[in-house]
Amino acid sequence: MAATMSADSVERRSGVSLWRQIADKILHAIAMGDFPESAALPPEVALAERYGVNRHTVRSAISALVREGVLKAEQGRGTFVLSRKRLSYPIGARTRFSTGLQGQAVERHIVLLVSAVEPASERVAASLGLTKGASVIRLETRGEADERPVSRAASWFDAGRFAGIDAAMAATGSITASLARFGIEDYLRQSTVLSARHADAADLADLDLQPGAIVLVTVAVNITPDGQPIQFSESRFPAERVELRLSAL
Amino acid sequence: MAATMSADSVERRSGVSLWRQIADKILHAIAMGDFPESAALPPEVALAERYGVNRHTVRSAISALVREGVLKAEQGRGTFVLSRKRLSYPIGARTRFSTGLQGQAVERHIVLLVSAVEPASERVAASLGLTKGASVIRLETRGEADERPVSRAASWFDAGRFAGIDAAMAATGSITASLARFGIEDYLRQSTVLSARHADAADLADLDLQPGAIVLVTVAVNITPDGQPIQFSESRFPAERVELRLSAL
DNA sequence: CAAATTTGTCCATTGATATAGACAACCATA
DNA sequence: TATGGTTGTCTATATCAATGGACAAATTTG
Repeated sequence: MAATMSADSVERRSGVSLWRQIADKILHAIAMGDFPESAALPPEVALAERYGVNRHTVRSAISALVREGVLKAEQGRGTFVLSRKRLSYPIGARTRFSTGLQGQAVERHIVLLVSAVEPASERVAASLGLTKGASVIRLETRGEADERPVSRAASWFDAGRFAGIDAAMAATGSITASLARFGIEDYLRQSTVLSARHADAADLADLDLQPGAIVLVTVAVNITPDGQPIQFSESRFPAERVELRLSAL
Repeated sequence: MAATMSADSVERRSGVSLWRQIADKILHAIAMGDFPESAALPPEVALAERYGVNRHTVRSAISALVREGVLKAEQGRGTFVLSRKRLSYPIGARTRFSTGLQGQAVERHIVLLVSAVEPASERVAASLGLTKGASVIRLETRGEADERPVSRAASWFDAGRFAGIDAAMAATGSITASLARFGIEDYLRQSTVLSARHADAADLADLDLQPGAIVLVTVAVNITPDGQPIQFSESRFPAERVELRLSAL
């Protein structure tokens, strides 16, 4: 269907430069398996013909992907695919980080980047069943798989009920384990809202992206089995490295 | 949280032009409710300052959104928000088009654009439990809400079992109703895989988008309650007009 | 070694993007 | 009606994006 859907055409005067569009298409083709793993890409002239642009434009796209660590160019030999296909990140009633990526990545972990206590915004308060301005703990984390960032999340917890969860998170490296210390044996995904946008400056730094990249954004609430909201979170995923698989519970 | 997350900065030499980035930000701000519904946007000079660019650059972004029908500019008065917030499209075990948008849009329907009988690709065959090359029916549809396209989907069905479903679809304007004619009283969403990318030429035409827009892409399989796969589909949603809400699965 | 293939670099030209400033046109209101 | 605020238009300039062509440098193949 990749064949039936994606016309190998390109939009001019679109506000998105041709080299960025072609970089997108190459990434997509790699993810779809059109360009065999760790083999050579078609030569630049062939790609230029395929996409209907000048060879120099293809070179701009390739050099962006080389900077990004996806491709490696060798003079006289060709250009080679380094990175693997997109990770498929599962989302469902029991969404957790590490369990979902089993078998897709050798190494995976969460890093706690920032923790802070702050007054709840209206949105956070409403989701957690608190009053606006109530004290909440914000944890900012980055998920990594095989040394590459695959998610960046901010999570909010009731500071009264979960005082010290930042330390627990730092110690365990796991939200699930941290919640267990507060007697939360199980929790469920109540709601998830999903959108996509261009990466902003923060995304570029947090997820090690090239400008112009696209991020998937999820806003979610986790609850205990008896319905108490315990966690509100906003996560960002680089669309070029991650797809979301909506799993049945 | 919109406040804590999105730095109002902008990326230069990114492959995405500044006016396109700012158009994205304005759309996002409208969706987040930062700019009150059907009220005036901040004046151009204020927006230029806010995003750190020239007034003319803001004007380019605004004129793109005016062409798109999101904004209306009136000389001497201001620039006004026309379109409502993003639709929230539900996805879950019982994903259907019309039921999910109740209350959000006054008018909603599906239009059948193309129907064809063709040999199954490997991907379609695997999903439907057929052999590659088996005869399948492809239906291409557009979902519309309040006169605006909100989805574009291609669906494949076993041509043997569902011969004539194209006519049923044309007559009823509903996948659910069409399947009912073949004795399918109920069906479930087995799997959904979600990704995002820049709109290509086909997306621009199908969904009435401006170049540079982002589309959410879902690939899904529907099954009968007893586990038979009946429908394979790929859908595209304009990220600026639609968000996906993952309902209880 | 010679030829073919492929990536790397340079020059020149064109059009799109972004900035800067000035002023006209239009609207609301004091 | 006069003033201030806002969008619309124009000119000019600098930089980025894209094309076209030519050739160098490195590798593989015959």
